[in-house]
Amino acid sequence: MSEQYPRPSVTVDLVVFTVFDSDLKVLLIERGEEPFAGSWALPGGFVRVENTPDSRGEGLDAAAYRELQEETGLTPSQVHLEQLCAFGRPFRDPRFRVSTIAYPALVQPHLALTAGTDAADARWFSVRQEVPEMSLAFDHAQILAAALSRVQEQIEARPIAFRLVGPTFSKSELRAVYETLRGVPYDPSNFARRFTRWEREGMIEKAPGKRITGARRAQVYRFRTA
Amino acid sequence: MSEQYPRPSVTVDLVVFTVFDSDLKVLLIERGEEPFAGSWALPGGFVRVENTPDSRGEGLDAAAYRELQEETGLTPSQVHLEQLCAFGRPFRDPRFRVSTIAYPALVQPHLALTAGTDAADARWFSVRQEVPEMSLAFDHAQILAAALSRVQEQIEARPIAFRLVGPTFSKSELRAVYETLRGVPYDPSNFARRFTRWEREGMIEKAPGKRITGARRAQVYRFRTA
DNA sequence: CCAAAAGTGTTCCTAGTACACCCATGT
DNA sequence: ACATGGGTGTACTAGGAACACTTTTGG
Repeated sequence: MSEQYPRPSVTVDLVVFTVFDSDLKVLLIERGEEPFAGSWALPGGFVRVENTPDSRGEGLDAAAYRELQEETGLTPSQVHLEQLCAFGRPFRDPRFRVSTIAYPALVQPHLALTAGTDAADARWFSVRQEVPEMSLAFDHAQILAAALSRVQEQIEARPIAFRLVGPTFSKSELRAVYETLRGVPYDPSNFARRFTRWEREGMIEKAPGKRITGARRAQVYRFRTA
Repeated sequence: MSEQYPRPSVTVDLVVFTVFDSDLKVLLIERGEEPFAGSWALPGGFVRVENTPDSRGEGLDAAAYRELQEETGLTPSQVHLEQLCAFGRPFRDPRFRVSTIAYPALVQPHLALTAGTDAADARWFSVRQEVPEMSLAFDHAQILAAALSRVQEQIEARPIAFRLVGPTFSKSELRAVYETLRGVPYDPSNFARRFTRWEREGMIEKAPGKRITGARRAQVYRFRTA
């Protein structure tokens, strides 16, 4: 019967992005065990499976949120996870057959600073400066690349940028996020027009206070939760 | 060790769409065994996994193509598969823990007619007329809905419509595909402008022959493979 | 006064939308 | 002749790209 077929292990891997120091960062964990001991890898782990009559273990999303919390301390209310896709090359893990489900995530910079220091073996790496020089464990370089593409597409199509800025932000701060994530410059004027439209549409509203960045004070805004 | 954790079974499920009779169809298979014996389900099956030193079985994409061929006779050169995402609710299969990877696919109508009749228990169903009245096996209704959304997004963003028409087609035939897939009418004039742009950009070229649909003969086109 | 950053205005172009209209053909 | 479907033209609008310009502030 089908129950008797050999089964693959299934893991979830998190591609946790943030932006600080005007730079796109991804959270990596130094592996302590073989395989790839000493290499850096995406945070993640095995999906808990049971096959008892009353429990089957956790769903995929639940596993992703659990791993996120275990490895970064970030809670589901702080970070939104959305599945990217599955990776299942037979030899992607040298030990045995492991398929993994990738979950890109965006965390706000003020949460990121604590997240990266929670675990001693976790660190933020510059996606463009550092990661290309590294040799990530497993096929994690490929997963990271796929996750980045997905997020780059989505930020133009859906209001997800607010997950990469603090509670309030100026026009230029939000623009900087777009520029950092996409890796291309945005015309300040044209970005301001989009920004104004978002405000007109009720996605963004003025927040009290001004941002003092050096010269002229910038108006501060926040996203509307409603 | 991690190798000893209970593992989920992993399957691939295919959401094979086509368009004929001006109607969007999906291929379903009547289940012969429990669970859901007698119900209709998406074609699919277990990913073959081995854990011998020299073989690990097949990759996810390979499994999807194999199932496609087994259940419809369609070959990888005829149909393009692209992974959607994984579904892994713990109790989505009443027997035991099964996670599945969904693969939407588009097949050209002239290939669809043979595919649906290859297996006695396979049939094309109208996505909008018939499927909503049916109770699909497992969470296949949800998978189908997700696949449809994905394809509807993609057809506006990428040139994938040619996978739903025959080797040659008229403007209105292609427009009918868009209308059928999206479920909304397209202005013939505006669609013609997009069509002309595609021709200018080299995506489409004139093909010899005319289509005789009743009144005036329509120019016939084909997609450029280059 | 000048540099730097915030913010405004203008022009051009592409593409989507709505709608009016002409053309060729079989019945 | 006329209904039918193929095909063309026009006016309007939203929004992206490029770029010049003004305003506010600190040094």
